[in-house]
Amino acid sequence: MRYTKDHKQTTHERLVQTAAQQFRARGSAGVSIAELMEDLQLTHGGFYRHFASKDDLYARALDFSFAQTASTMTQAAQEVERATALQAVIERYLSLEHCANPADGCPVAALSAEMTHQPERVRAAFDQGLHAYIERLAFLLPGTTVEERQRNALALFSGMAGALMVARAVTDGVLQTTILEAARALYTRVYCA
Amino acid sequence: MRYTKDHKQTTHERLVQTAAQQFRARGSAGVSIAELMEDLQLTHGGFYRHFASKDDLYARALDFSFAQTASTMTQAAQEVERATALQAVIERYLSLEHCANPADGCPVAALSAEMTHQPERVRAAFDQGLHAYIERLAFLLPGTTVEERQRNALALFSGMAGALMVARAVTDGVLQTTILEAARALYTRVYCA
DNA sequence: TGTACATCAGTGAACGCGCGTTCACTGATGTAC
DNA sequence: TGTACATCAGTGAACGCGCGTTCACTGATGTAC
Repeated sequence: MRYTKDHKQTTHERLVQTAAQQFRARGSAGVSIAELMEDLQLTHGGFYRHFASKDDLYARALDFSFAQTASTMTQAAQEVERATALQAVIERYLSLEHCANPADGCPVAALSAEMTHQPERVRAAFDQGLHAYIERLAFLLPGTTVEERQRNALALFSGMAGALMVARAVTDGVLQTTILEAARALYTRVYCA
Repeated sequence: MRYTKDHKQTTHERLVQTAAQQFRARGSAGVSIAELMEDLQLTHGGFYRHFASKDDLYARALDFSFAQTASTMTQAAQEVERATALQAVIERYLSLEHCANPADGCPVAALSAEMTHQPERVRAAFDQGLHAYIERLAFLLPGTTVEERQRNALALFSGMAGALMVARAVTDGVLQTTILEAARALYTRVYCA
């Protein structure tokens, strides 16, 4: 059957958003096309009217995830005064909420570990997404040049991603909180002095 | 055919060591029993004389990986004077060599991201391995109590794992070096003042 | 010391399963006249 | 305005493939007598 004018675009966007959640929650190997389509009340055959392959979808899902997380962090920064903006971002990033919801969280923490096993097309999307992510958030960091702020942003966000990832990995809730708090203390002390 | 007395133990150890390398290099989904056995010049059927399941092997491979990396880091600390021990460990951990060789490197950087998708048996091995790892390396960190040193070790090693993971994820060699250097500068400044 | 038997690490065919992808088909809507 | 046709998002059976796991079997060695 044929659908109204922008029906295809709507389906396309729903696919990217839902896939972006599933990839972050389960990793590439944990996402199946059939299951994804079923979640959108569709059958698996129609998938290829929207994407050339699973990798193609993964690449688009990475774009979405980076943009979504950058927006979330920018928003956290804007909700407070300028002087405490970075502190607010650190607290948001290393919050129990972010830890408990990888599906809507930072793709660096959730997916960068598996980039080494991905094909070129996916890795290119990650490279570009990370680059834009760091560029958008570097203004938060101290530094006298753009390059210095970006280097600081790389050190901070890779470090926070590591802490978030390890906190998610452990099964003991107490240890989880300890890791998040230790990292929060560290990065706040270093960058929000 | 039957083999000499300690033949089974030797095969068992070779399996754990080779699997530990392959899991760290490719992740759980990237390792196949048949391929692993072939690499040891064996056929896949014999695997189950040694392990109850692939997960069972994964758990043992995690044990091995944590112990191996803890030893590597301890050794790096012992090669220099006490005052510079932590600096040496940071430099070793964030070296281009460690970055280029995940197969022989830290399981936190390589595998903690996929722990959320693993069964209990595997996650328990990770929990225990991480705990022992942090206990063994906490002596390097500043702090007046054991707990404080362990919190510092958690913040440092999760942060370094994140930096190593992101450096491995990007395809641009220059950016890779930038990330490692920025993280090295950060953690050296904070903990080796 | 010599012989018969038990052991068990390793072999390789076979299993069921879920996966990504393909393809002939459907049928409501947009378009051309 | 009414009609015939083209379009194409979505359907669902089918494909080949690799996977983890099972199991009847092999045969060199250790052990019992």
